[in-house]
Amino acid sequence: MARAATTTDVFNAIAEPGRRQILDLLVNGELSVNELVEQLGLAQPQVSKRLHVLREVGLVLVRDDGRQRYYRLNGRALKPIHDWIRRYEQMWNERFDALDELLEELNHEED
Amino acid sequence: MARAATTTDVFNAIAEPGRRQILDLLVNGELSVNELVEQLGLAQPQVSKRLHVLREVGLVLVRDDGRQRYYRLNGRALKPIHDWIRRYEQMWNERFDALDELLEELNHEED
DNA sequence: TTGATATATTCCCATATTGGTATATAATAA
DNA sequence: TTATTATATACCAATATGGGAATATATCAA
Repeated sequence: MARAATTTDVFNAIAEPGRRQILDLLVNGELSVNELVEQLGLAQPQVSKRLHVLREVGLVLVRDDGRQRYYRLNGRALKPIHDWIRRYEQMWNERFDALDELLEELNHEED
Repeated sequence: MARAATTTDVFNAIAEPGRRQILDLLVNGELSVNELVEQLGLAQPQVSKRLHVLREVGLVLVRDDGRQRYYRLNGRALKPIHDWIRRYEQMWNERFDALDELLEELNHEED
Protein backbone atom coordinates (compact mmCIF):
# COMPACT_ATOMS: atom_id res chain seq x y z
CA MET A 1 0.00 0.00 0.00
CA ALA A 2 1.46 3.29 -0.98
CA ARG A 3 -1.16 5.78 0.04
CA ALA A 4 -4.86 6.10 0.64
CA ALA A 5 -6.62 6.19 -2.69
CA THR A 6 -7.44 9.75 -3.57
CA THR A 7 -10.87 8.80 -4.73
CA THR A 8 -11.97 7.71 -1.30
CA ASP A 9 -10.78 10.61 0.78
CA VAL A 10 -11.85 14.23 0.68
CA PHE A 11 -8.53 15.36 2.17
CA ASN A 12 -6.72 13.80 -0.75
CA ALA A 13 -9.23 15.10 -3.24
CA ILE A 14 -8.43 18.71 -2.36
CA ALA A 15 -4.70 18.10 -2.18
CA GLU A 16 -4.34 18.70 -5.89
CA PRO A 17 -4.38 22.38 -6.91
CA GLY A 18 -6.24 21.71 -10.15
CA ARG A 19 -9.07 20.07 -8.29
CA ARG A 20 -9.31 22.95 -5.85
CA GLN A 21 -9.37 25.29 -8.80
CA ILE A 22 -12.36 23.48 -10.23
CA LEU A 23 -14.19 23.80 -6.94
CA ASP A 24 -13.37 27.50 -6.86
CA LEU A 25 -14.86 27.96 -10.30
CA LEU A 26 -18.00 26.09 -9.36
CA VAL A 27 -18.65 28.40 -6.43
CA ASN A 28 -20.42 30.77 -8.78
CA GLY A 29 -22.73 28.12 -10.12
CA GLU A 30 -22.75 25.07 -12.28
CA LEU A 31 -20.51 24.77 -15.33
CA SER A 32 -20.26 22.31 -18.19
CA VAL A 33 -17.06 20.39 -18.78
CA ASN A 34 -16.20 22.53 -21.76
CA GLU A 35 -16.73 25.72 -19.82
CA LEU A 36 -14.35 24.39 -17.22
CA VAL A 37 -11.86 23.39 -19.90
CA GLU A 38 -11.88 26.93 -21.24
CA GLN A 39 -11.48 28.60 -17.89
CA LEU A 40 -8.81 26.21 -16.68
CA GLY A 41 -6.79 26.10 -19.86
CA LEU A 42 -6.31 22.37 -19.43
CA ALA A 43 -6.90 19.55 -21.86
CA GLN A 44 -10.38 18.11 -21.72
CA PRO A 45 -9.38 14.64 -20.50
CA GLN A 46 -7.47 16.17 -17.61
CA VAL A 47 -10.54 18.11 -16.58
CA SER A 48 -12.78 15.08 -16.88
CA LYS A 49 -10.36 13.05 -14.79
CA ARG A 50 -10.35 15.63 -12.06
CA LEU A 51 -14.12 15.86 -12.13
CA HIS A 52 -14.23 12.10 -11.81
CA VAL A 53 -12.24 12.25 -8.59
CA LEU A 54 -14.32 15.10 -7.23
CA ARG A 55 -17.50 13.23 -8.03
CA GLU A 56 -16.32 10.06 -6.35
CA VAL A 57 -15.81 11.83 -3.05
CA GLY A 58 -19.07 13.67 -3.40
CA LEU A 59 -17.61 17.14 -3.83
CA VAL A 60 -19.50 17.75 -7.06
CA LEU A 61 -22.90 16.75 -8.37
CA VAL A 62 -23.90 16.24 -11.96
CA ARG A 63 -26.78 17.21 -14.18
CA ASP A 64 -27.02 16.04 -17.75
CA ASP A 65 -28.47 18.34 -20.35
CA GLY A 66 -28.26 16.96 -23.82
CA ARG A 67 -24.67 16.64 -24.81
CA GLN A 68 -23.41 18.77 -21.98
CA ARG A 69 -22.86 17.62 -18.47
CA TYR A 70 -23.17 20.32 -15.86
CA TYR A 71 -21.22 20.01 -12.65
CA ARG A 72 -22.10 21.84 -9.50
CA LEU A 73 -20.55 22.12 -6.10
CA ASN A 74 -21.55 20.05 -3.11
CA GLY A 75 -19.76 22.07 -0.47
CA ARG A 76 -21.23 19.99 2.31
CA ALA A 77 -18.64 17.33 1.48
CA LEU A 78 -15.98 19.75 2.68
CA LYS A 79 -17.40 19.84 6.18
CA PRO A 80 -15.14 17.07 7.55
CA ILE A 81 -12.12 19.15 6.63
CA HIS A 82 -13.60 22.24 8.15
CA ASP A 83 -14.46 20.34 11.31
CA TRP A 84 -10.95 18.95 11.54
CA ILE A 85 -9.22 22.24 11.01
CA ARG A 86 -11.45 24.15 13.37
CA ARG A 87 -9.67 22.45 16.24
CA TYR A 88 -6.55 24.37 15.33
CA GLU A 89 -8.20 27.67 14.62
CA GLN A 90 -7.34 29.13 17.98
CA MET A 91 -3.67 28.75 17.17
CA TRP A 92 -3.61 31.61 14.76
CA ASN A 93 -6.01 33.82 16.62
CA GLU A 94 -3.84 36.39 18.33
CA ARG A 95 -6.04 36.41 21.38
CA PHE A 96 -4.74 32.97 22.19
CA ASP A 97 -1.11 33.90 22.03
CA ALA A 98 0.82 33.25 25.18
CA LEU A 99 1.38 36.92 25.90
CA ASP A 100 -2.25 37.81 25.45
CA GLU A 101 -3.29 34.96 27.64
CA LEU A 102 -0.97 36.22 30.31
CA LEU A 103 -2.31 39.74 30.02
CA GLU A 104 -5.82 38.45 30.24
CA GLU A 105 -4.97 36.56 33.39
CA LEU A 106 -3.55 39.72 34.91
CA ASN A 107 -6.71 41.58 34.03
CA HIS A 108 -8.76 38.96 35.74
CA GLU A 109 -6.70 39.34 38.87
CA GLU A 110 -7.39 43.05 38.91
CA ASP A 111 -11.12 42.45 38.93
CA MET B 1 5.52 15.74 -13.40
CA ALA B 2 3.08 13.62 -11.55
CA ARG B 3 1.94 15.74 -8.65
CA ALA B 4 2.98 18.67 -6.54
CA ALA B 5 5.61 17.52 -4.10
CA THR B 6 3.99 16.88 -0.75
CA THR B 7 6.84 18.61 1.00
CA THR B 8 6.03 21.96 -0.50
CA ASP B 9 2.31 22.11 0.01
CA VAL B 10 0.32 22.20 3.21
CA PHE B 11 -2.73 20.75 1.47
CA ASN B 12 -0.74 17.70 0.52
CA ALA B 13 0.87 17.49 3.91
CA ILE B 14 -2.46 16.97 5.62
CA ALA B 15 -3.74 14.59 2.96
CA GLU B 16 -2.14 11.64 4.68
CA PRO B 17 -4.05 10.34 7.71
CA GLY B 18 -0.92 9.48 9.67
CA ARG B 19 0.33 13.02 9.38
CA ARG B 20 -2.98 14.41 10.56
CA GLN B 21 -2.84 11.98 13.46
CA ILE B 22 0.52 13.37 14.49
CA LEU B 23 -0.86 16.89 14.44
CA ASP B 24 -3.79 15.75 16.53
CA LEU B 25 -1.46 14.31 19.13
CA LEU B 26 0.62 17.46 19.25
CA VAL B 27 -2.41 19.57 20.05
CA ASN B 28 -1.92 18.77 23.71
CA GLY B 29 1.69 19.88 23.72
CA GLU B 30 5.07 18.91 22.45
CA LEU B 31 6.12 15.28 22.21
CA SER B 32 9.38 13.53 21.48
CA VAL B 33 9.69 11.20 18.52
CA ASN B 34 9.63 8.17 20.76
CA GLU B 35 6.52 9.35 22.52
CA LEU B 36 4.87 9.73 19.15
CA VAL B 37 6.08 6.30 18.10
CA GLU B 38 4.45 4.78 21.17
CA GLN B 39 1.16 6.57 20.74
CA LEU B 40 0.94 5.95 17.03
CA GLY B 41 2.03 2.34 17.07
CA LEU B 42 4.13 2.93 13.98
CA ALA B 43 7.76 2.13 13.33
CA GLN B 44 10.16 4.91 14.25
CA PRO B 45 11.37 5.63 10.71
CA GLN B 46 7.79 6.06 9.53
CA VAL B 47 7.17 8.58 12.24
CA SER B 48 10.38 10.44 11.51
CA LYS B 49 9.52 10.56 7.84
CA ARG B 50 6.13 12.03 8.55
CA LEU B 51 7.63 14.56 10.90
CA HIS B 52 10.07 15.49 8.20
CA VAL B 53 7.24 16.33 5.84
CA LEU B 54 5.37 18.25 8.49
CA ARG B 55 8.47 20.21 9.35
CA GLU B 56 9.19 21.10 5.73
CA VAL B 57 5.81 22.75 5.33
CA GLY B 58 6.13 24.45 8.69
CA LEU B 59 3.37 22.56 10.44
CA VAL B 60 5.65 21.51 13.30
CA LEU B 61 8.54 23.15 15.08
CA VAL B 62 11.43 21.41 16.77
CA ARG B 63 13.30 21.72 20.01
CA ASP B 64 16.33 19.60 20.78
CA ASP B 65 16.89 18.41 24.32
CA GLY B 66 19.85 16.10 24.58
CA ARG B 67 19.10 12.95 22.68
CA GLN B 68 15.42 13.68 22.31
CA ARG B 69 13.90 15.93 19.77
CA TYR B 70 10.63 17.51 20.79
CA TYR B 71 8.12 18.43 18.15
CA ARG B 72 5.37 20.93 18.67
CA LEU B 73 2.53 22.17 16.60
CA ASN B 74 2.62 25.32 14.50
CA GLY B 75 -1.07 25.58 13.80
CA ARG B 76 -0.63 28.87 12.04
CA ALA B 77 0.59 26.95 9.01
CA LEU B 78 -2.92 25.55 8.69
CA LYS B 79 -4.41 28.97 8.14
CA PRO B 80 -4.27 28.81 4.33
CA ILE B 81 -6.43 25.74 4.41
CA HIS B 82 -8.83 27.32 6.82
CA ASP B 83 -9.01 30.44 4.70
CA TRP B 84 -9.66 28.41 1.59
CA ILE B 85 -12.36 26.29 3.11
CA ARG B 86 -14.12 29.18 4.77
CA ARG B 87 -15.35 30.24 1.36
CA TYR B 88 -17.47 27.12 1.29
CA GLU B 89 -18.62 27.22 4.87
CA GLN B 90 -21.95 28.78 4.01
CA MET B 91 -22.81 25.74 1.96
CA TRP B 92 -23.46 23.58 4.97
CA ASN B 93 -24.87 26.24 7.20
CA GLU B 94 -28.61 25.80 7.10
CA ARG B 95 -29.21 29.50 7.40
CA PHE B 96 -27.88 29.86 3.88
CA ASP B 97 -30.21 27.32 2.39
CA ALA B 98 -32.34 28.53 -0.47
CA LEU B 99 -35.43 28.84 1.64
CA ASP B 100 -33.71 30.89 4.30
CA GLU B 101 -32.26 33.16 1.69
CA LEU B 102 -35.70 33.72 0.29
CA LEU B 103 -37.07 34.52 3.71
CA GLU B 104 -34.28 36.97 4.31
CA GLU B 105 -35.04 38.72 1.06
CA LEU B 106 -38.65 39.08 2.08
CA ASN B 107 -37.59 40.59 5.39
CA HIS B 108 -35.49 43.15 3.59
CA GLU B 109 -38.42 44.16 1.50
CA GLU B 110 -40.45 44.77 4.60
CA ASP B 111 -37.89 47.27 5.94
C1' DT C 1 -27.34 7.69 -42.04
C1' DT C 2 -23.41 10.53 -41.60
C1' DG C 3 -20.91 13.96 -39.40
C1' DA C 4 -19.91 16.94 -35.65
C1' DT C 5 -19.76 17.91 -30.82
C1' DA C 6 -19.35 16.91 -25.70
C1' DT C 7 -17.58 14.03 -22.44
C1' DA C 8 -15.47 9.85 -20.46
C1' DT C 9 -12.20 6.29 -20.55
C1' DT C 10 -8.05 3.75 -21.71
C1' DC C 11 -3.23 3.28 -22.36
C1' DC C 12 1.50 4.38 -21.57
C1' DC C 13 5.08 6.72 -19.19
C1' DA C 14 7.65 9.36 -15.76
C1' DT C 15 7.57 10.42 -11.17
C1' DA C 16 5.89 10.43 -6.31
C1' DT C 17 4.61 8.05 -2.36
C1' DT C 18 4.66 4.80 1.43
C1' DG C 19 6.17 0.76 3.95
C1' DG C 20 9.97 -1.93 5.51
C1' DT C 21 14.65 -2.66 6.62
C1' DA C 22 19.14 -1.32 7.27
C1' DT C 23 22.21 2.03 8.42
C1' DA C 24 24.04 6.63 9.70
C1' DT C 25 24.50 10.16 13.19
C1' DA C 26 24.45 12.27 17.51
C1' DA C 27 24.20 12.29 22.46
C1' DT C 28 24.72 10.06 26.66
C1' DA C 29 26.20 6.45 29.95
C1' DA C 30 29.36 3.05 31.63
C1' DT D 1 36.60 4.38 24.66
C1' DT D 2 32.75 1.51 24.09
C1' DA D 3 27.94 0.59 24.43
C1' DT D 4 23.39 2.28 24.32
C1' DT D 5 19.75 5.19 23.18
C1' DA D 6 17.21 8.59 20.16
C1' DT D 7 16.47 10.10 15.77
C1' DA D 8 17.27 10.66 10.81
C1' DT D 9 18.31 9.02 6.41
C1' DA D 10 19.14 5.81 2.53
C1' DC D 11 17.60 2.15 -0.06
C1' DC D 12 14.32 -0.96 -2.26
C1' DA D 13 9.89 -2.60 -3.75
C1' DA D 14 4.97 -1.97 -4.62
C1' DT D 15 1.58 1.10 -5.79
C1' DA D 16 -0.52 5.65 -6.92
C1' DT D 17 -0.48 9.68 -9.50
C1' DG D 18 -0.85 13.02 -13.32
C1' DG D 19 0.15 14.25 -18.16
C1' DG D 20 -0.57 13.27 -22.95
C1' DA D 21 -2.62 11.04 -26.72
C1' DA D 22 -5.86 8.08 -28.59
C1' DT D 23 -10.23 6.26 -28.51
C1' DA D 24 -14.92 5.14 -26.93
C1' DT D 25 -19.57 6.78 -26.19
C1' DA D 26 -23.48 9.53 -26.42
C1' DT D 27 -26.10 13.23 -28.30
C1' DC D 28 -27.44 16.20 -31.66
C1' DA D 29 -27.58 18.18 -36.50
C1' DA D 30 -27.81 17.82 -41.46
